[in-house]
Amino acid sequence: MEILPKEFYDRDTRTVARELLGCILVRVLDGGARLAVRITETEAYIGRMDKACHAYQYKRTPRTETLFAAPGISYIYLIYGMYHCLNFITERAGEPCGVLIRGAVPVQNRDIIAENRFGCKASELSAYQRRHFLDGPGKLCKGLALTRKENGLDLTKPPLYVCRGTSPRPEEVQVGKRIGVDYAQEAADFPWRFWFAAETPEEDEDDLF
DNA sequence: CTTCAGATGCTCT
DNA sequence: GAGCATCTGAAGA
Repeated sequence: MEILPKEFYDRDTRTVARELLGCILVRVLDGGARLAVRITETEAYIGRMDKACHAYQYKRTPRTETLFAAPGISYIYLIYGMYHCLNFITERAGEPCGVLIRGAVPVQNRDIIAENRFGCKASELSAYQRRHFLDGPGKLCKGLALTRKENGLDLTKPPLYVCRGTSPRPEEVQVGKRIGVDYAQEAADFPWRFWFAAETPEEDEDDLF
């Protein structure tokens, strides 16, 4: 399946965020196992004008340095002392922009993802756990074993890459305010969150990624 | 279903 | 020292 090229990310961040819906995020573990999820929820962050962005007005600190990197790089940071958030860098190098990956559903190696996330096999999950498998940025990183060690990776090759997937139909896509940025004044109301409803499959899909 | 408190450590002032 | 792009379990309705 086609890996999204660098050029995919070198566009308006909101466009990238919307088009990432349905795409397949692949995480290759050190042991070689390939975990794959379908992206269902994203948010855009645009530093030059967005008070919710870590690099608002091009603010450069050790943490935000990755946001200034080339499009198609991972940006992963620690939040609330115990969770991680995964972003993809967008727009040309020097523009501190990215897309936060807020949610996904597992499509491959569900047992390993379930082990990372809940400490048990996928078949042992409750209906509630299955419904909330990876529906949050911290949950996604936990399930895919992503930490700051994976910050700054090239998203066009292993161990972390993204493939074109089946996009939701336009009428399935929901748009709204971003989550958890109430402090950001006018930017708190920017409709830069995109998502669609996707059922968690009962079984792994075919090994195409 | 809902609200709510607590966890926990890094980042920047 | 304050705040944070979050999550969980417990308790209530």
